[in-house]
Amino acid sequence: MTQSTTINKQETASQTDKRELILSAASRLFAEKGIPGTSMRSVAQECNVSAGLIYLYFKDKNELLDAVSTEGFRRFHEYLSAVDVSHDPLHGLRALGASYLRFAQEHPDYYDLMFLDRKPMEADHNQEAWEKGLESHCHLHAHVKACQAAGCFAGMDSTVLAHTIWSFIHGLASLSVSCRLRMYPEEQRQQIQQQALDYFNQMLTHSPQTHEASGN
Amino acid sequence: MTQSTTINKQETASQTDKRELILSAASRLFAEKGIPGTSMRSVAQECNVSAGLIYLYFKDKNELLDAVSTEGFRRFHEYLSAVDVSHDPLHGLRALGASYLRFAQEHPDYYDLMFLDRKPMEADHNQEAWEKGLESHCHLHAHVKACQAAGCFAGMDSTVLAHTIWSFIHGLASLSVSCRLRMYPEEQRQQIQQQALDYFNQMLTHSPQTHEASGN
DNA sequence: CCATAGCGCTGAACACTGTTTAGTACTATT
DNA sequence: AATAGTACTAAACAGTGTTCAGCGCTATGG
Repeated sequence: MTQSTTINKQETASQTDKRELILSAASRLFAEKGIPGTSMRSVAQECNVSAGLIYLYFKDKNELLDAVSTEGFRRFHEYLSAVDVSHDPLHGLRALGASYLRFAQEHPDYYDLMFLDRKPMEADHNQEAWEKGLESHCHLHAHVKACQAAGCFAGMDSTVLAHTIWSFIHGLASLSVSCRLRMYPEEQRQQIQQQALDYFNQMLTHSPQTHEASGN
Repeated sequence: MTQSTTINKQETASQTDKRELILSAASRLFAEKGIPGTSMRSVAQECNVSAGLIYLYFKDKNELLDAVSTEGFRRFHEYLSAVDVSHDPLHGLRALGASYLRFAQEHPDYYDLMFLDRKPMEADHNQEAWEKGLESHCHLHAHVKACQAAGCFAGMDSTVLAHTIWSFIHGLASLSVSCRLRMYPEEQRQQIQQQALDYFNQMLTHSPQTHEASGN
């Protein structure tokens, strides 16, 4: 009460971005404790705020998760757009795949939220996160078309081709993220994945349609 | 109190398989309401039993989920072993992939539990479910070796090859199960998946190593 | 200068969740 | 008939997501 006016100058400064304060705390906690291990109360406590406040900035937990997911897609996009793709289209495609896989392994919780978790996508909300995901998907699709423009994969449907590639890389990534590689000795897992990726790239590269226009 | 002894004759008949009664109710509810939408109390209510009773047959919810998952693997194994694989190895391999995908789409909740959900696999429990999964994996691995014995994929590491195939099929299946195909119009999704599967099979079949022993 | 309205925020509550445990009703054994 | 053991339940505990009456405070306006 005595010095309320002086303190408020600082508080009002962080008032506008309190949403981001909650969001960053949530991101941190989700990465640390996982999705089910992070409660609304723990997020609130992390930024010295009451639990009810979160609901002034996010409709419910799903919307908070969606916002975290959107942040994940932002970082994901950084990984993909950092790949130099201009030089050699086929090499660029391989590099995109490697970068995709690297993101999944370095941010398994984001990946879970973005591509694995079944909850957030159920309803029609999550528009923002989904658009970010669509953006990433277009990134791949566009590059597949670029490969075709350079003479590769002639006669192929670019949508089908992009989906084939995405499915494989996502399969590789998600089996790793969801810990489904227990049948391989731990020290071999990374190598097996790398070899599988190499083999897929090889199949893709040496496919009959890749370098010559034969059509189907 | 009046007719307790007469009724008990019926009750004792279902006493021994009360575990299975709970398990089947849980399977039914998980398939209907999904994993997070099914509570222990709702499972208990489904078979007219108190919630505490479940904990006499299952250590906790994870163990109940593991048991449901094991049931899923049992059904999964049925799908795979129904495939006629003896005639043509390569055709058998394609048929296995198609059957795998069919299971995932007909039992998305089982598939989620078995291959997507991140929780059940974390600890060292879930031995039974994992062994069932291993069994299925061996099924694929063994058939890849059978293909090699028939002259296909010469010089390839069978483990890497099996993982490549599994990753692709799992990617295809999981993107579908986890509803990540929103960017495609609903009426095209099935077709795009089928075409991607066809293209992958084609790549696999027409790969340089498939029919001749060239090594690497 | 006091009253009013609005904003940001909290504390407590509600209805749920998984889980534990004291205790009940009943059966079988001695 | 007393005892031990089994099958089970009701109630409680701690935690969850979520809601809401009401708090202190600021700013506006009479």
